[in-house]
Formats: sequence, C-alpha cells, structure tokens
Amino acid sequence: MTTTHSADGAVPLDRVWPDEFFTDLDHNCPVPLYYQVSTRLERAICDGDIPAGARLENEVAIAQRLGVSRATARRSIQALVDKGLLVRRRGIGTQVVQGQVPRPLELSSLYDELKDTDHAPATRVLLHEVLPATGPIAERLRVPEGDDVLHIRRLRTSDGGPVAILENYLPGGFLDLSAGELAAQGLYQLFRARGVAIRVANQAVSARLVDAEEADLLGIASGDPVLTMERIAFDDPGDVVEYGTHCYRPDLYAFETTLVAK
Amino acid sequence: MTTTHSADGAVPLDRVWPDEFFTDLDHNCPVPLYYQVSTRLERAICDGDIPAGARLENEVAIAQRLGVSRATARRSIQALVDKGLLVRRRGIGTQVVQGQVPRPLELSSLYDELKDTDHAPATRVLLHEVLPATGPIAERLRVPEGDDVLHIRRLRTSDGGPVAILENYLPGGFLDLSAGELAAQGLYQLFRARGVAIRVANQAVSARLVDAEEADLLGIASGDPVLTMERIAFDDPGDVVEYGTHCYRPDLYAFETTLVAK
DNA sequence: TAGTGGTCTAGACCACTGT
DNA sequence: CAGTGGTCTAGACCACTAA
Repeated sequence: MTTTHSADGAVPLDRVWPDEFFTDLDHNCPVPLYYQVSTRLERAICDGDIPAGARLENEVAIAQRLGVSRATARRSIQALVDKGLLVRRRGIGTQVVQGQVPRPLELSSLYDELKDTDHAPATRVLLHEVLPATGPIAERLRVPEGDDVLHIRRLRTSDGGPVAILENYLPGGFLDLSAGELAAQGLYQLFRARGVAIRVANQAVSARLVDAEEADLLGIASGDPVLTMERIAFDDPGDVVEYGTHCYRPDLYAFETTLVAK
Repeated sequence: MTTTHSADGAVPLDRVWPDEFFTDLDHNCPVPLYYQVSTRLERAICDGDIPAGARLENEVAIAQRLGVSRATARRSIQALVDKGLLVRRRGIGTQVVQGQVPRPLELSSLYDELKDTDHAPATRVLLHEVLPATGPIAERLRVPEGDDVLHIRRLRTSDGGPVAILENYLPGGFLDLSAGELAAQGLYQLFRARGVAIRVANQAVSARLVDAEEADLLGIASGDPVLTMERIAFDDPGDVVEYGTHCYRPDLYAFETTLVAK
C-alpha cells in the first residue's frame, strides 16, 4: 500500500486536513487564533467535509500548515475533543468520532432552548410579589431570613401549548424586575441584559405527581406525572442569583444532554 | 492600609497562597505536574484551607513559588475554573467562588454513584437473553437489523431497597457478558474491565407513570410516577457500546448535576 | 500607570503505539 | 524503530481593570 491517496472515494484512511477552510485566519484579529481554528474545524466536521472516522494529520503538521505554534493548534483541537467531536490517542493520532451528532446543550434556559429549536416560547406571569424570605428560601438564596426577595411564578408555553410551570425566588438585587419584563423575555435573558452572567448552577431533576392546580395550568389530568427540576444558580463572584423549582409536562419536554468523559 | 497582612483572622482580603500544600511536588513523577498542583489546590479549597472568596496570588507569582512555568500553573488553575471552584477576571485576579460545594458528577453509572455515596448497591438480573436486533434497537445500536444483541434487564437496589429498573441492549461484542458478572458489578465497571472506555453519551431524562410489573418490582403503587432515563453510550472510536432505558423511584433518586458555563 | 489574566511562540523531552 | 500525542519551559505581547 502506498502512503498517500488522493481521490479514493470510498474510505479515506490516510491523514486528512482540508487547508481550504483555514485560508482566512487572521493573526491580528481580536478573536483568538485557537478559536478561529476551532470553529472552522468544527464546522468542517459537522458539515461532513471531514468525514466521520477520518484521521487528522498530526499536530506538528497541522500547526505548520496553519502557520501557528503547536500549542495553539493543540488548543483548537482540544476544544473539539472536549465537545466529543474528536478523539485523540497517544501514539495513534486524532480521529473524528464515528457517526453521531452530539448536541451541545449545557446551562441554558428553557426559553433559549425552545427558541433555538424553532418553537415559539411565551410566558404568562401567574404571580409576582415581594416578600420576606422564610427559612428554607433564605437558606437557598444565602440571604438573611426576613430579607425581601422576589417570588415569581410563570407559565411557559411553546407554540401556544403549556409546557412548564416555573416558580422562582430572586435575591434583593432583582426586586425591580417587572412582570412585563418577565412576560416578554426569559429570566436568563434578563440577567444577561443586566450584566449578570450565570457561572455555575446546581440542579436536580426528578419526578412526582401533578397537583390539581398544576394539572389545570398544564392542561393534563390529575394523576399524571410531571418532570421536576430544582436549581440554584450562581453568578461570577459566587452569589446566588436565582432559586427555582420547575415542573414540566413529560410528554412535551425531556432533559437531553451530551456527556463527555473527562 | 498596608499591602501585606499575615495573621488577621477575620477577612483575608490580600492575596493568598498556601505554600505548605505544595511542598511535595515531584517533577520526576509520572503523574503530570499540573495535575499534582490542581488536586492539591482543590483539596485546599474544599477543606476550607483557602477560604471562599479569597483572592489567589497572581499567576506569575504562583508559578515562581511552585517552581513551574506559568503555563503549567495556569493549566492547574484552569482545571478548577472548569469545575466551578475558581473564577478568573482579567485585570482583577483569580478568586475562590463564594460559599457552595459544587458536586462533581458527570457521565457516571448509577452503580458507581451509589457506591461513592456509601450506599450498598446490589443487582438482580431479571432477564438475560441474546436475540436478533429489531428495527428500533438496531437503529440505536447502529448495527444491521437482525444482528445478535444482548438484552438484559436488571433491578438495582441500594441498602436492600429497590431503586431502579435498568433495561439495556448491547451490541455483538458483548454477547458473552454473563448474568453472574452483571449481578456482581455495574455495567460500566464491566466495560472498564474489558478495556472499553465510554467517551460520549447522549441521554434524555423524563417521567411517566409506572406500569404494573415495574410497580411490583420497585415496591411502589401503580399510579405512581417514575423518573426515566434513556441513554446511548459511545466508546473511544465512536461505536455504540450500550443503549439503555431506565426507570427510577423518584422518591429515592434524582439526577443531580453541577453545570458550569463555558 | 501598574498589575492582572488571555494569548501565542518556538522550542524540548517523554510515553505510548504500531511495525 | 519512527511517529504520535502529552507535558513542560521561558520567554513575549496584548486587553482589561483599578487607582
């Protein structure tokens, strides 16, 4: 067998690197080089321009072709390894993962998810009140008991049908969030608009039976199950931004994730 | 205010770096330097030896103290940033996240989870058969329809009580997995023992009502809800290793996760 | 302005894999 | 053995933040 083929349509086993996708790298652009490479490479893979199972050229060769250091090339590749698109094996090489399309999804809001998947999200604000934090709420929001917090309850619909009931508590800094704002945008959008970036969140997903009021709101029968999610979200400095307990119609919603081993 | 305090018990606002935790770094050890630093640093944070909210010394100083390059020190810190324990801000510094203990949890098996949390997991094999793959199963396992696959159904108990019913299909390479092995160990343990490393998994969590047989097995009433999980797991080269549909008692189990924003 | 993290380079040596 | 990814170094310049 020779070492280099060029146009064998069937199974390109030899090293692959499509230079043509990387002609417009800009070393003077404010966007980092590794990111430019990474995004282009990701697109080439997702579009199938680099076929599943293909072996990439080795890192030093890639770095040379791109005109960047090996560290930079490596960092670009690492980003896709972390996403589960590429697999590295020492002594072997780097390979595109075999057929599958691992969806991204992480730490996003229901509103964003629905919007991104071409559903039309809408929100009805069922409750909007400021009250002093009771024990359990104060504990979860990490504020002193008795501090004013915002308590909201929303019905989230998608394409007109009810999908979830979202109950949230927010600490003192957000008392001025209006019902109008909450009806028009997702909670996490409002956070972003205020310059609050969610950094970490702890969440637990489970199930229970629906209660009568929820059944009515969600348009399901009493005795039906609901999917539940409880979440505490933290901002950059580690302060609690939101505590929420949500319940979802399990026939309309599931928590889908792609997990990548460390 | 002076720039360096030493023993002000209350609020150590100045830069923090406990040299004493890093006296045993071994440059000749096969375990990577960045990993040695990272694990020690993580423990110091989790044990509270570096208090929540503390600001770390700057990266160049840390690197000097450790006797490593800045890149290595940086990589150690980055690992903890990815875990949500640290926050970096350009022009400001690196800070320990304010009070919380984000649990790890990612791509692990129920068996491991129970074991790690000091519960005693046990497995009863309810079903163990080899059969030709029907359409939907073949599609999910990415094997030709009619290929032999292993179909298993297990009851997982914790401290003697039933927690979940695990139904799985495995492709041809695993037909020889015995019922005895499955009773004694978790599925993912068996994979590891065979040198199969799970790399990526797609999973969806939802809820439904329990059926009569399941209710009996799980020791709950018919009409009760169960938490469901469906998962397809891929190994290093991207081949499907396992397809499973599980159902859990929601009063005994929840999917807990810590999400970190990219 | 001085200090911080964010990026990048051009080397180097090693451990592992196949032949 | 030669080739691969994994790690590490010692520099450098930049963008951002605060005083």
